[in-house]
Amino acid sequence: MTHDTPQPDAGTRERKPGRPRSAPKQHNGLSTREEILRTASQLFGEQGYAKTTTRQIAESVGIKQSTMYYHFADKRAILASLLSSTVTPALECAEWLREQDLEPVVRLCALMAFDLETLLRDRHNLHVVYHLPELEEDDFASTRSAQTALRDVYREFGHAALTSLHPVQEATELTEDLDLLFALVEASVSQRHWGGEENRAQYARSALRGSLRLLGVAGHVIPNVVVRAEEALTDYRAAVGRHPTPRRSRSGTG
Amino acid sequence: MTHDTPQPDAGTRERKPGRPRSAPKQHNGLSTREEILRTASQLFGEQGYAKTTTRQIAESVGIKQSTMYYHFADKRAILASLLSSTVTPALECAEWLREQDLEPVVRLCALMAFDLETLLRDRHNLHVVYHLPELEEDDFASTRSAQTALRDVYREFGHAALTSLHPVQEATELTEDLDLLFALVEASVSQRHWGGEENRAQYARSALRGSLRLLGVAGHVIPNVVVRAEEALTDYRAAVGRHPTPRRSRSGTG
DNA sequence: ATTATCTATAGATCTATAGATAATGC
DNA sequence: ATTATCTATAGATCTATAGATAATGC
Repeated sequence: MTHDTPQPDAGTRERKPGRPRSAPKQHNGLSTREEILRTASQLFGEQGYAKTTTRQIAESVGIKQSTMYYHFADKRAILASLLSSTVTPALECAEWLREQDLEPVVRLCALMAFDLETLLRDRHNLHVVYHLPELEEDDFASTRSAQTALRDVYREFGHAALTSLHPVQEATELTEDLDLLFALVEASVSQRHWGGEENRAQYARSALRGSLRLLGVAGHVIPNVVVRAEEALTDYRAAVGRHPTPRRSRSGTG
Repeated sequence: MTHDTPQPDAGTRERKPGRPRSAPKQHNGLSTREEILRTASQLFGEQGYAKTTTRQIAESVGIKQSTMYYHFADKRAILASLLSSTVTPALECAEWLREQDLEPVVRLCALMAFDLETLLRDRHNLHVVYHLPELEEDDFASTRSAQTALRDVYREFGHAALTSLHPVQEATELTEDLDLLFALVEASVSQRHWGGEENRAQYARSALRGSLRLLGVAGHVIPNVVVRAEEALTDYRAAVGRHPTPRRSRSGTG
């Protein structure tokens, strides 16, 4: 082995135990497990779950195919892990929001904003996976029920918002179309078909505005609601201690 | 009607040439090619494209795996055929609508109604395929461009509708969120996660109403617009000679 | 000793092709 | 002769396991 290429980054940090990779690791602060998840997320999104092979994931990470099985029981365990990492945060955020003293519309709007951000963030196109049929199977029952729970929260928050905004009869009418909100958020998933990153952020804003309009919020009030929702989210992130992290460290996945 | 005869249906029709299937064919009026398409549509929708094997499709149809290659060059040719059969009709409908003397909102609404109906009809969950990553590849370039073309028609019709409904400034504002309409239609795809058939039809109605609300159509006018759109569609179907056909077989141009 | 990786491979697919076969129709 | 199917199979995967190996840490 030739040592003339200097180790890129690992200087400060002690080497960890374990046989070294044959392809020297780009030390990017991620554990191998996290690297696998990140890469798999991207590949599943780009190619679909079934079409993505364990070898592809491994090679992108820079390990051998079999090494993945040291970190995950099998291929679906990777998918399961990824999925729970998108839905669970939204549910946690929802719980927090529920306890805050917020106007119902703002609460709902904040949840949607959070959800959209999660979906459109760097876990690239994992969203596609959302639609993935393999989710029907039993292994993913927990993921699935979490997803259902989230939709129920949308309904609950949405219903509260409508009740607070409109007289009973009109609120009831609008309730029928409440699932459209969830649909708009989920549809963010498809946006990658239409363009690049910036396009998505724009979609997120559109979806928020549109959702509020669907709730019957008057046009001139909408910006205000959005702003207050963003404030609530800022509070949430402060409370949880997790910052938005616009684009911290790049991954050198080639 | 109750049949006590073992041969279900094939009595009246002359047998066609070709070696008979080992599993006797349920004579349902579909050509083998159509049977393959229908079955593949269902399986792709349920399991995804990559996960569905040619053997599964064949066995569901009642032929041997290799026989499929008599009807289609390869597996992706099946997918390509299915996709073009969902987008193409919508584009044709759009062309027809464009030439009609219709109020812009009605025209747009009619297109959406048609599209929703196609997506939610018996080609079960093919919609999932819509999101499928394999579509990125070159073989599907034509399908992809058709999809883009359809979205552009949405934008065009949507823009016309907004211009006809609102003063310039407001119309411009609403234009930004125009892609939400397409998103709502595409999201119909995900509805299968939430429930059965009836649920979907309800979603279609919701999506229509919601879209009109997003366009800034006053609530009390919405039912009227929907009705006129439906009328336009009825005219279209009469013109093309294709009826809604709740669950009939279509003319097979194999 | 423990951790994380590697090499090698069994076993299980799955796609697509080659060539035989059984009908109808001329 | 033509059509549509069948049988058989090559070749190309892909997942997951077994067991060796190279680091660190005690």
